[in-house]
Amino acid sequence: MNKVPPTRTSPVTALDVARRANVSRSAVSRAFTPGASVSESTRLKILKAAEELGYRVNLVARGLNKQRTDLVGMIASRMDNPYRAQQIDALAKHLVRKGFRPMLFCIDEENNVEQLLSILLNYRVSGVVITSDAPPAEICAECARMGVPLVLVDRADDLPFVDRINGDDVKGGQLAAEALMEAGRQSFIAVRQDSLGYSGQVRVSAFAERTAQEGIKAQIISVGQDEYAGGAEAATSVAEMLEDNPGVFCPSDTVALGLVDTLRTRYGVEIPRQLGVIGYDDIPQASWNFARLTTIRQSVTDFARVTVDLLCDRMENPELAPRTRKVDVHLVQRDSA
Amino acid sequence: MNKVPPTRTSPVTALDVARRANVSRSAVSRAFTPGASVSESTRLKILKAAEELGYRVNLVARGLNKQRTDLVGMIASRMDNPYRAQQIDALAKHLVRKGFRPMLFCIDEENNVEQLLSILLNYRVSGVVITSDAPPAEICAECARMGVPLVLVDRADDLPFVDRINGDDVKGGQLAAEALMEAGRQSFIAVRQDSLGYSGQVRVSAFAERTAQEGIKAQIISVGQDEYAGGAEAATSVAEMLEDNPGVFCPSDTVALGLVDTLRTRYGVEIPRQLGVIGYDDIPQASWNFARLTTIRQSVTDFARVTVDLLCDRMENPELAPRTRKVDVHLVQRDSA
DNA sequence: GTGAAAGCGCTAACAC
DNA sequence: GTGTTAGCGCTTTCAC
Repeated sequence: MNKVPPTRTSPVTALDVARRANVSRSAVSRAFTPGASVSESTRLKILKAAEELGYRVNLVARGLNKQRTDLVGMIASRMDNPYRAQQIDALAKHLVRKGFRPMLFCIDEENNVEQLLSILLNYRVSGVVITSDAPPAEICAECARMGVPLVLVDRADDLPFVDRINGDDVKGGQLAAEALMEAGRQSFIAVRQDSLGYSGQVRVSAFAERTAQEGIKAQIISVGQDEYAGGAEAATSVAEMLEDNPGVFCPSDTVALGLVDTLRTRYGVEIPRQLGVIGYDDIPQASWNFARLTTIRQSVTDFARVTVDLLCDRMENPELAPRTRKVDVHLVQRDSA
Repeated sequence: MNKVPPTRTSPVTALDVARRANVSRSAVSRAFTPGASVSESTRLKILKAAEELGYRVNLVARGLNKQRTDLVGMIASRMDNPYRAQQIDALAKHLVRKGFRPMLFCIDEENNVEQLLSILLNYRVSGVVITSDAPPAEICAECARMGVPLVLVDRADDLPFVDRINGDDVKGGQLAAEALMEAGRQSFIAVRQDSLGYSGQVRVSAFAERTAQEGIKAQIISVGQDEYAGGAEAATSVAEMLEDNPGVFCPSDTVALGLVDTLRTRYGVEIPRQLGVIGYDDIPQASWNFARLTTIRQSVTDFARVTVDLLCDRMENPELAPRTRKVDVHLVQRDSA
């Protein structure tokens, strides 16, 4: 099966193609530039020569010349969160569809947002999307100075010079409260889980405010860092509040799943008979049989589309005032509430 | 909070820094090249000037010049599979750690491996890792010709010029069979799910061969494309084979989870009393309470490390014969078997 | 150790 | 429509 390795041919450039096709190298360049003015006949001649030589445009060289690479950085964290993984997947696909080339940097102990963003800037990327922690303000300013659009996903509204995209967390929290109230729950609990950051806070607050409107104060349970384990942790408290027929809101499906799963297996609680649970995101696992989780869905493809729009707008017009765009959410009714 | 946007400064180049520091631009270049010969004093002087001007090396220009960009392409599919997402995460992190810059392309309806690989080649990437379908042989040859190392993850051994990395699927299948036998199961079933591709096949075959060694023929159940749904589908058949005290092997945790979950909720089956189930990969969901899935674990960080090693080796020595490296696997004993 | 000059492969005025 | 020329910003011999 393994033939001899092909001899490494010396890299073939536009000049090689030009010579072979008996044209100038600019003609070659034009032949590979959509919408440039070349006669069809020479274009074909050039394409043929290129084909024979195995020529491919060097996008690095083109990038240097055009001062734009079409590279777009994505800075992510917590890819073990299924929703985040889906977001990245959808974003990467949509970027490619729009002619960009996604780079993926994941935060970890050794590399923080700032360092990664700095590398991206050195590559003269056409834009950056950040789904992890927000970067320091000063480097945002530097992006602005360099004309590199920055989009923050699900982050607070406190950074200058950048565009933001969020799910409609307020509506989401409200929908959750309303669904639980309509299901006839008498008391309300929200689980606060810190790794969710800004969005989680907003969702929980909106939930609590909505129940307060009906005169019922929601209890807040705070739990630790890991999402599923956090839900499991919350189960201990929730198990003791069952007599009030509670409705529980978790600002993330994984937290909700940890809660539901633990409540049933460890405490023999029946859902939705004894309590209702609502999650957030509608990850694939939410529909699994053991949970059949009612949840608030936000579409990752909407996110991707809007994010790329934001990027493109700002490339065309860097002077635009910073914008925040919201993605709609809706309730997905299953059996847990 | 929103100050006025900083005026877009014209891009500052090495020449600007050079003038400001009263040196030549080659000095500036050296100052930013680790291990170049510059006196400490001028280096400092240059760094200071660069700092003041807000200079950052243009990696695109450097890439053009050095004929290598340190960009490494990752071509992935099915990021909704948690294991794949973890693999990408681990790989991206390790690449950065080693000084590379990961690009992420996800296969979809509009973009197949070949097209995406072709784009990558145009960026003169330093290497490509493919965790999705294998690309056509001819483009592999082209990578070889261009001196771009290619690593295939979990793919069959049928492509020339490329390196491969696999989990030890044979050992994994055997371990599963042995664990089930030790648990006293009397009959054996393996679920075949096609989206798993090559690795899935090998695992199932190894499982069947191992039970055959003990004189018991394993039954194979073939199911549809979606992993969890495939497991649920298998549940229907498995539910009718319970009297034989079966041990079931699923070559992916998500399939196993679909099976376990459906068996319990739809058929009231008790696990492990009535049957044993073993999955593969040890994704986070495998340890969730509803399943407590016994599974075969393969470390994503091992994968990442070996993959990058493979890449680096071949960059240093492109003439190397194609290699296949195996990552070890082991049994994670939980409650489902 | 430092500077001058050449060149990486491409695009974009500008002439013709 | 096509060729000529001049860079894009960097690294790298090669002298000194």
